[in-house]
Order: sequence, then C-alpha cells, then structure tokens
Amino acid sequence: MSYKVKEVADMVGVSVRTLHHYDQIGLLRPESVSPAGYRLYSDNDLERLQQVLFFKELGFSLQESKDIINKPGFDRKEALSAHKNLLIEKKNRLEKIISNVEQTIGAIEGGRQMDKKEMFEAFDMSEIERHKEKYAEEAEQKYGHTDAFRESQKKTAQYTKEDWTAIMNQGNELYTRIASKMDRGPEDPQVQEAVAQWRQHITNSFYNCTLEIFRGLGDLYVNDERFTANIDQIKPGLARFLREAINIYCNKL
Amino acid sequence: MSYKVKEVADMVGVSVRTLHHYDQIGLLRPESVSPAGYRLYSDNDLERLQQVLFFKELGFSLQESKDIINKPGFDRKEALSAHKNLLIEKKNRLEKIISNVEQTIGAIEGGRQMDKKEMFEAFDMSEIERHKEKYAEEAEQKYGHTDAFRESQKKTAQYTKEDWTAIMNQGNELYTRIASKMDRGPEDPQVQEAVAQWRQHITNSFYNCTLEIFRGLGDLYVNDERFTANIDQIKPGLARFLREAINIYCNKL
DNA sequence: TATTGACTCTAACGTAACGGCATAGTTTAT
DNA sequence: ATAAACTATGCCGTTACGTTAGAGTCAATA
Repeated sequence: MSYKVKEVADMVGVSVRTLHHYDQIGLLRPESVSPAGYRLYSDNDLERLQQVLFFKELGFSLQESKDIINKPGFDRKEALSAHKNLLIEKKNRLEKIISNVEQTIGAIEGGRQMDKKEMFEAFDMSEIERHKEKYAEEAEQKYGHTDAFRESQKKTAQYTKEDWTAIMNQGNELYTRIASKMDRGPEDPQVQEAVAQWRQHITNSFYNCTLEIFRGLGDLYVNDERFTANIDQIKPGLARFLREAINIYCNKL
Repeated sequence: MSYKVKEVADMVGVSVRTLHHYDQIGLLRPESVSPAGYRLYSDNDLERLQQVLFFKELGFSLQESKDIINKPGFDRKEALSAHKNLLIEKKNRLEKIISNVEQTIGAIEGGRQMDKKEMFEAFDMSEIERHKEKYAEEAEQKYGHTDAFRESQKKTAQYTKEDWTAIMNQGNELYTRIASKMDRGPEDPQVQEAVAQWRQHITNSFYNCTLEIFRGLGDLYVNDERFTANIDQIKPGLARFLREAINIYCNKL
C-alpha cells in the first residue's frame, strides 16, 4: 500500500509543503517514486513520520530528530520511552503555567501585586532542556567520534534507496566472508585482508575511518548489545572475533 | 523601580536579543529610556511581558499577541481565563499524545500493526486552532472594521510614548468639549463641529475613518460596556449622546 | 475523446522569531 | 583610570516552513 503526498498530508495533519520539505532535507524520503515523479509513501514511511512528529512535539529541531532517528541501532521502543518522559515533563510545565495563570487571576481579583520572580517561574524551560541534552548526549557518547558522525550524516543524506541497499549488501558480504574464516583465527592474512577492505568500505561509504575510530568501532561491536546481537546473528561470536581482528589490524599499522 | 535589559532577561528567562526584538516590533517598548539610551523596564512592562509569554505558550504569533493586547479595552482578567482554557486543551492534547506513545510502545511489544488513523490522532491541532480562531475573531468582531484595525495597528506601532500621550490628550480634549455642550443637544452646530474634528482626529492618528466606520464607532461606544464605562466617566450619558451626534453628522453627508 | 478539475512536480522567493557577531559607547568596581 | 561587565545599533544567518509561479499528470465526466 502506498500513499500520495496529499493523502499522507491529510492523514497526519501536516501540509504538503511540509512533506516536500522533509524530503528535501532528507528527513523523510518516500520509499518509492512513481514513473511520473510522484512521491509514494509506504507504511514504513508513515511510522517514521510519526517519530518525527513526536520529536517535534518535544521541541527538537528537524536536524536533531534526523540525527537521532538515523543513528545506526536506533531503537524505536527505547526512544518512545524517552519521549514519554519528556512529554510528561512538558505536561508538568503546562500544569505549572495553568496554576500560574490561576494565581495571576487571583492576584488581579484581590488587587494585590505578584512577586516578580513567581510571575515567571512557570516559563522556566531549563528542566526540559536538561533532559533534551541528556538524550542527545547519549547518542553522541555511544556513537560518538563526533566529527565522523556528522560527516557521515552529511554523506548519507544524499544516498538513494538503491545506494543504501548496495552499501548494505557490500557490508554484509564482507561480514559473511569474515564469518566463514573465523576458524582460521583473527590474525589470518585472509581475515586481515577482509578487515582492511571493511575499513575501506566504511571510508568510502560513510566517513574517513581513522585507526582510532576503527578501534572504537571494534569496541562498539561488543559493548553495545544492539550491535552485538545484529552481528552475532550472522554467526555467533562474530562480534568478539571482529574486535580481535580489528585490534590486530590496527596494531600492525 | 526600573530594570535594565539583562535584569529582565534573567528574571524571566528570555534572551536580551529577544527583548530587543520585542522592542523593535513594538510588542514591548520599555516605559522609559535612560539618557544613555538604555532600555528601562517598569513593573507594568513586566506584566505585559508575562502576557506575551502566555500567548506565546499558546502558539500565538507575536503579531497576534500584539493585536490582542493592544486592543483598546483589552481585559487582562478576561484574557487570562481564555488562556487557561486554551492551556487546558493543550494539556489534554499532550495527554492524548502520551497515551498514543504508550499505545505505540504496546504495539511494538505485541508485534502488531497500528491503524494509520489512530497513529496520528493525537497530533490533531484542529481543536486548539478552532479556539484560537474564536478568540481572534471575537476581537475582530468587536473592534472589527478589519482593514481599518490593521492599518491602525501599523500606524500606531511607530508611535512613541510621547506621541501617545499627545494623541490621548487631543482626544480627551474633544471629549470634554463635547461633554460640556451636551445640554445644547446633539444637533447643535458647535457639537457637530467637534464631532467633525473628532473624526478628523481619528483619521490623522489611526486610520482613514470612513462614514461607515464612524457610524460603527458610535454604536460601539454604547454597545461595549468597556467603552461606555470609559466614556461615561467623563460625563454620564456621554456615550449615548456621542452616538446620537455621530448619527446626525453622518446623515448630513 | 476531449476536457475539466483536482492533484502533482520543481524552483525560487518570502516570512517569523530570533541567534550571533561586529563595532562602539556606558557603568561600575577596584 | 582602567578593566570587566553591560548596553546600543546594525546587519547577516538560520529554521521550518508559506506562497506563488509554471508546467506536467490523472480520473471522471460531457
């Protein structure tokens, strides 16, 4: 099932222009395009759009939303829980403002003056901002190597659907090739050769993968369960094996 | 007691730049200015700023806020009640979104698909927008003559504090002059002369006061208690007298 | 089948609400 | 009297779209 722009727009209550815009900045590219050039949105796209609207509601900028959603290993469920907390805080803030309004009304009726500080207390966003920062920082920390991350974002924004599948296929091919040679041990020349290609692949497709970053990636593969699970799916123990191989590779240079 | 920009900024949690901006667009001009050109905000200004922040919280544009607050006869208490209602609706909307998030989480856990419509229900702002419109419309209705109202807003935005007092003094002088001649009846030449000057005064200071608008103003004076109260303060019955005199004036042309 | 009318595209300029920076004058504290 | 902390006025930059403009597309109807 696919939907045209206006259908989506009406369904979710945003303007067509907004969808065009999201397409332009690479925040929400429709899964396919009709022969006439019409945007065709899939159910997946709708889910992603829902994500975006959640983030918007929380006051994230579109760029921030994109960074978070695009983050490899982005976990919808985890994100939603975080959203919920932020929303609840927003609600609390609103409740504060409401009681502030009530106080102000009372003050007018009573003819008394309000304290300057208390007048503006409700508008203090600092608490919410703190949370937002935490959320964004977490992403940076985990997937850090910040400059690389940014560079990657820029590059990948241009990619089409086809580019992505091609890149993923290359990556998977390398993974499986390494997996098939696991019994030879991590220092085996053929394994090392594949590791070198893996690094090259990253540099080509995403960002300049320095040795430092490459090492970091190796650690990431075993330290972040989400990566580990993904990689070990190909072959159990592959994640740890990869880190070993990467370490050896880096030490040789 | 007066406060400098940064004091105000820190007190209410907005940036200095924001206050500059509000000054520039005439939304919040400090009551006075130091010899060196420093903005000096009064307690009154702080109250007005609070108003502005309330409106902002509700999603009104600065222009809209300005229109509403500047509206002659703007009633803070009445406005605050309206705010409260809008805020409560916003809160309801947030609660909807929160439960939507919860549902989505549940859907992910259960592995089932969500209905497209229900996915976006929470984001529907239409209810809030309807309220906003009502609020704005009420202003238009009451003080309507829409084009004139807009033109007036544009013109008056440029006025300095001194301009305002000058204009108000002229207006009051005309009011009292007419009041002093009330016993002669509304068709008296001197009264009619003053009415003509009154119309001229409006045209000069605010907007091109057509006959139609002028008639409307006359009606407004007796139909809106806030105006009636204000005018009758000068002399009881003046509001009705003015409408009579304006009617006669308009019929002659 | 030709023709509306509703819809789509890209491209490009416009707008709101500030953020940020440069440059210059002012106040206050030591 | 001199630095630190503020203040002022520009003016350009940014975000998230709105708003035409000009042109192609698609489904229903005359």
